[in-house]
Amino acid sequence: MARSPSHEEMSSVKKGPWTPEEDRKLIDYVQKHGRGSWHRIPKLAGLSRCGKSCRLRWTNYLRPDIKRGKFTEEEEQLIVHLHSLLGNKWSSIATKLPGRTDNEIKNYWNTHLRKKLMRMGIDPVTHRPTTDLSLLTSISSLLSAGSLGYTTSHLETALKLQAEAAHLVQSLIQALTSSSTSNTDLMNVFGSPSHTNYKASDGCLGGSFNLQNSASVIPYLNKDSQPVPDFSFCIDEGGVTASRTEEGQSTSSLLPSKSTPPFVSTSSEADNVDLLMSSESTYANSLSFTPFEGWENLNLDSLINDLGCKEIPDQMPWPNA
DNA sequence: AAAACAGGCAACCGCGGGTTC
DNA sequence: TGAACCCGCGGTTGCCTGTTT
Repeated sequence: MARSPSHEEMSSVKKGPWTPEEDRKLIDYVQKHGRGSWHRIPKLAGLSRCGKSCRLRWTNYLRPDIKRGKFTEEEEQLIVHLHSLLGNKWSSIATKLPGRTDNEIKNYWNTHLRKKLMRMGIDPVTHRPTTDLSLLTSISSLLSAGSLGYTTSHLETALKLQAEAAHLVQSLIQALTSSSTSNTDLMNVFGSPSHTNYKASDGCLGGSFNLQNSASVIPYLNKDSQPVPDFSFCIDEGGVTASRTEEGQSTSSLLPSKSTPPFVSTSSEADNVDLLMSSESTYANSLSFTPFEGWENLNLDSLINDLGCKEIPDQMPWPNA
């Protein structure tokens, strides 16, 4: 039940920044007597503060186990992930970051992480892409066509369909990221350090895109995000070009662009953070986003084969997750 | 050099839930 | 039973500092 501050509280309490002397008094008192009742601490400790202010000062600043300094990558990942599940439950989030206070996490979210997500085209409230997904509805036919196992005579069609898909993924990724965004950032946003969550089963699409490359060339990358020589998709004003280069000679096919990819979330709300953080359900594998789900049927390796490659590098295809 | 602006963060405020009397 | 008390949470404010004009 809400309670208005008493007249005494209103008239005598000091507000504003704490002085070192006040800090010392509060620390001395708590160290000698423990926390006890915050309501009584100001009087007993000789402070002209309300109990609430003392509690806040202690829990957010003076507590001995407070961790100072910049948030680590791991902490950032965890905050984003937990926020996607819990929303603005800062105290709950703080319980999973030892030494960090809810206030600190809240401030960090509001000043850094929220803006970072927005720059990447992610709605910081819903953790969904802000891209107009209504445009992304007619890809299923594209995908199914891409998974039918085209014969050589169907190469051009398959090439068009799948490179078109690549184009659309590229567009999507560009919507999700700024030019300064790294693969890691994207993975963080999607909640998992594992690229298996958004790779195509044959290893070409998904987390392997070089997101730091804001140009419209999509390299063909292996699971270690290393570009595989000779293969790329190039997006320019004229459309999509799938290319293979061998011994200085380039084989290319110019493709039109028109379709749309699916961008699927299988998000499910977690009941509580402990379940999510349990060993049986680590935050890595409790990932709620599988944004490239549905792309798994794409078989760009066979496409590359069709372009004339006889030897796919050892790293490919990726092992199944 | 100084004013204006922007970002970061500590602290405050109002509210709601739980407990006590 | 309900008023008073206490605590904690999330949202907001305002100060401080660094940067830009």
